[in-house]
Amino acid sequence: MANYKSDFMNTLFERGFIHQCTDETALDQALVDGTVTGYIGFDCTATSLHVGSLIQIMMLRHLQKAGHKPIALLGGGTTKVGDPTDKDESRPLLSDEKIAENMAGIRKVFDKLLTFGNKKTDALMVNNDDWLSKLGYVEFLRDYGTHFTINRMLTFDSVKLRLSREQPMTFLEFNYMLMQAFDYHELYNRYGCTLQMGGSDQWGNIVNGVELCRRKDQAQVFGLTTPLLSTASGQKMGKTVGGAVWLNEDMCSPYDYWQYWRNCEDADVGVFLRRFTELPLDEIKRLEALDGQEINEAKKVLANEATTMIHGAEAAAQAAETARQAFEEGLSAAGLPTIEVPATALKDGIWAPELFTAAGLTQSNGEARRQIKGGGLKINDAGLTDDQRQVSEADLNEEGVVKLSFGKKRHVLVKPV
RNA sequence: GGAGGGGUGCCCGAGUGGUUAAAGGGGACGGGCUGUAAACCCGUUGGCUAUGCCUACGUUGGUUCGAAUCCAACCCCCUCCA
Repeated sequence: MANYKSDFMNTLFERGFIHQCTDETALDQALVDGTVTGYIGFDCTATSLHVGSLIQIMMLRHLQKAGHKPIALLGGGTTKVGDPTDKDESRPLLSDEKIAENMAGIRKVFDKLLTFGNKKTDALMVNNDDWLSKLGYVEFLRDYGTHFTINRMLTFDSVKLRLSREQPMTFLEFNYMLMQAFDYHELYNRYGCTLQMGGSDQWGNIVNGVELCRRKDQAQVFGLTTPLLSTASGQKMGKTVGGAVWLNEDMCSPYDYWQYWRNCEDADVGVFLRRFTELPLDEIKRLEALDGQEINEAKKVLANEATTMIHGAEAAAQAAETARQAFEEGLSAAGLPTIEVPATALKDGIWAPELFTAAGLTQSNGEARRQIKGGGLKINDAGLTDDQRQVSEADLNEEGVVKLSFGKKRHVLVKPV
């Protein structure tokens, strides 16, 4: 079924972005006939998006590259309600200030990956709070509530799941799907938007919007979802030693970001290269065919490409070099995170667990002591066995720093000042 | 408003007066094996330089030498009835 007429659909197909689509033949034709405006919604629950959203952003990017118009919809309004999809419990409601702050942080990523402006295929960024907060309750119910039946709403997975687990779902959350449907209708009318994309968990919400546009506007609009992202061994994507893999630099350093991709599972390399880089498919096929230890080369390419896209070529090269020194030469590479301690304190000696905790490697002195027992901590690459160990000036290496390691992958340099 | 069930550590879930910082599982982290992979095996998983002290089983009080466990009030959730 790979014979699409449009570049966009072919790209999505070849790179593994398509899970479900409402009417792919008609959508394909629309993409051939002219410029299509498509959108994806993003919740504003944190000050940055993380790699879980990257697949969606990539789709907008491909859309733009194929000569169409992408809209990034920030859910300033819907975030006030909270998407109940896939969650066991309601999320605490965020304040308006917090949402505004989150939106400001999220914008940064889009600036890097899409071209904004006023030309035909320039990207737009909109906030659904602009129209959702203006809705009048009774009016909304009369104009839109009539198009949704409870019977049908109850059949959606997000609702069924909650009910079957006997978890409460508030009326507020129950309305989320109406609001998302309304977004689509609104974007259709404002910008002629005829395509909504999203993760597979958004299918129900997207279909609702498609339906609403059909009923309210007598328009055929489309929906397309991507497969759920998980690693080959079934883990949810987007976790690293430091926590979630954020896209904003201040929440996840380029080095950590690079490391995330470098550490992916063998079986995922091809999939990730296709989805998160823009390398030619031939090159990807060559890379993913590498065997055994050689696949590490492919992982490095993946890490370089992915990091370049978000943080720039220079930061990517630096991260690669830091990693090379740290792992392949075992040096205390200068690019590693560094903390400063007063030289006088170091002169007196600092209790090792305290130093590891101060460096942020361990959460508490107790954890540090446990890790020492388990052989997880190192000072200057030498295993630490004595939890009474004092770190002093004598531990400074040739570069005048002390290298602390937690496990094999997390290192921090301590520098006296 | 009435009747019944329930709120335990990151999550699920046992425990129903003392040996319970709380079984078991999941997750997470560390070690081993490797290739900075997966799978597998082992260990750790409240804080405190610590034979002890502090904090913790919805909240607040009470009974008791002693409570997550008993009592009272309150808060929240679920189911059924009105």
